[in-house]
Amino acid sequence: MLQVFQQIDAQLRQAMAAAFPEAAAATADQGLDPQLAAASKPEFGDLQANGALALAKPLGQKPRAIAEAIVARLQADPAFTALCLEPQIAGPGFINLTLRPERLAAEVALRLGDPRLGVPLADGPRAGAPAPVIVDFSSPNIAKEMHVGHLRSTIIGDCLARVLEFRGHPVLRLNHVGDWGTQFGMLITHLKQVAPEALNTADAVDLGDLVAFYRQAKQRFDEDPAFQATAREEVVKLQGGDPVSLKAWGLLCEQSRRAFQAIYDRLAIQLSERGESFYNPFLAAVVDDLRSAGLLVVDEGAGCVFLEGVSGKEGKPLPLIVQKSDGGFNYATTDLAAIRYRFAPPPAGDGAARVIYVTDAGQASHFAAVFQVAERAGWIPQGCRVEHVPFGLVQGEDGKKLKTRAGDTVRLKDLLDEAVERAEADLRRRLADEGRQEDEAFIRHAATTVGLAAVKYADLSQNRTTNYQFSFDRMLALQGNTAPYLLYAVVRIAGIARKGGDAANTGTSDEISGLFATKDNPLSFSEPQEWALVRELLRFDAVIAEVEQELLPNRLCTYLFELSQVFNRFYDQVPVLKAPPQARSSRLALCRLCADTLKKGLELLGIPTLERM
RNA sequence: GGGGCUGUAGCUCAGCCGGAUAGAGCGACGGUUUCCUAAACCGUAGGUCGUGGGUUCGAGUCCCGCCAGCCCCGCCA
Repeated sequence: MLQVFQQIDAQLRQAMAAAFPEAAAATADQGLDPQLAAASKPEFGDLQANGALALAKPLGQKPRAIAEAIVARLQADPAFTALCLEPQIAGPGFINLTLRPERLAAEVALRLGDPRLGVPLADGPRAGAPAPVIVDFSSPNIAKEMHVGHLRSTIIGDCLARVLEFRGHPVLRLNHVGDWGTQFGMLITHLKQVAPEALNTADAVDLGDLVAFYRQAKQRFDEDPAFQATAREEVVKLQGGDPVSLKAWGLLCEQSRRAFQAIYDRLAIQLSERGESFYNPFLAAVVDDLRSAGLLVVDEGAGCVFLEGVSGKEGKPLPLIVQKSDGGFNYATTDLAAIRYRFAPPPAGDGAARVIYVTDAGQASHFAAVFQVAERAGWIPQGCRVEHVPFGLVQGEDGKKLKTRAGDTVRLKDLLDEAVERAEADLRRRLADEGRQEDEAFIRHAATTVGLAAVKYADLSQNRTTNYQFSFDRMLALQGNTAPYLLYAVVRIAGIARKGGDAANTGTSDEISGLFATKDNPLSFSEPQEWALVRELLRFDAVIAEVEQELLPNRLCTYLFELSQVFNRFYDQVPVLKAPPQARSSRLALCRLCADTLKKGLELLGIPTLERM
């Protein structure tokens, strides 16, 4: 309905300009803003224009009189009256608009069988190959297992990438794994002493042991200055390309990579690994560039760029350290090299138009600093965007950081296992209660789908920026704003299709549309529950556009939940298969579009659906 | 000390460019099944939107102060 919205917005602007030419001229090129928005309540119609209220003061007229003048112009516009019923002026001067029912039905017909469900492709670039959008997410560390801390970045990043792809952007999904830097110096130094075989033989120790070694190495690094010095030397060797260090490093990465991939496969997440090490060849050039740009200052032996507008203690500007006093580089250098590379035109870079970082909110000031330096260094081309998409911490139900009973970090694998186990236990209980018989393959498939969907949905449905309280009980709840509730709505529609709504099968857009409605026999709706569903279905394109702009997946979740609610009300109160023929085909059409919309929406969240559950 | 985020119903949370009587879900209480999966639907109760000012026709939303919680702040990422 975005298109209809834009048409009405233009008509309103025209009407306002005609009614108040002097005021419109005074706004220069923008014209008067009708402040068109979705109606805040169903009884106000479909859309409301609040612009008359804002004009009252500058025009020195009563807002209702202004609204009346605008409405008079609108009613004289045949293009407008073809779309809307007579506008109603309400309250202090709101203009309430109701779309003509036949227009709504026609919009539904347009979407039947349309694989894009009315969502337009993003505007193409002016010329040449479209510039990619980079989504940087997940980013676990080599030699560590993925844990609950990687959950949100992975799920949110994947969802945003899916939405951007659906809108037609070429998306580069990059896994900026921690495969470089001090941590490797620590680990390799430690392994040389305690498990040298791990450094030249693949899989000599298993991943769990490696994690333990890492922990020991970290502890020694913090406590033992001699070890610290050796570890730092090891980093320099590695970054300098020492073959022994490189070999060890390669083995460790390969082992971790396989473990990560198992998780990504399970969650159906596509991701290209391009770790920190990729940018190693560019680090020196980054510092050189900063030096020649006059941004580099050596302070206490470290290469720094002092930040503008950020002062630390005693009002002294805060530095971003890009070269350590031992000559080594750090993560800020790597992040700068990544920005420089990503925006640089091919073949020396990715030529990105927009770079999105999905990391926890704790890194906000780090990214602000890095972005500022990149900007001042001239690495972000005109018209390009670099954004940090922050998210809050995952907390336990006690409001503290999520831990296992033993107090350890929760491994992502264990978390997913538990969600699936709980979903399976739940399903088996239900089958027993209802006396249903299902084979093992069905049970396992349904439980896996529901369990993983619950984990993803619970995370995505929350506003990213706040901390997120993790609860298996809540996310697997069968009612409320949960994955099972949405999946069930899809299952209900699939049930209708199985029992006689055979028109809901595949076909081209025109064929499908023709099954439900023809010129002689258009879609027709009578019940309020049908109209509510129609209106909800037609919001999909606007919601997608909003998620693309705001990068807030919870907006899509809220929409899908509301759509499911409206559908369930419809399903409960309006018969479909037992309806008289004409109503039946229109209702089947609604079911079809509703299923397609829910499936597409869930797909964009990274959640597959079920036919039965 | 500086910076960021958060504060909305008993609990978990929505709330879009500032719009009409602040919304869900859970939990509580009460109803609904000869009918497409009741994993559903309908109803009731529940709010000084942390707090004090300001901006304006209008503020949960914007600005300033204060309080509380969490996070970040030179060679870890």
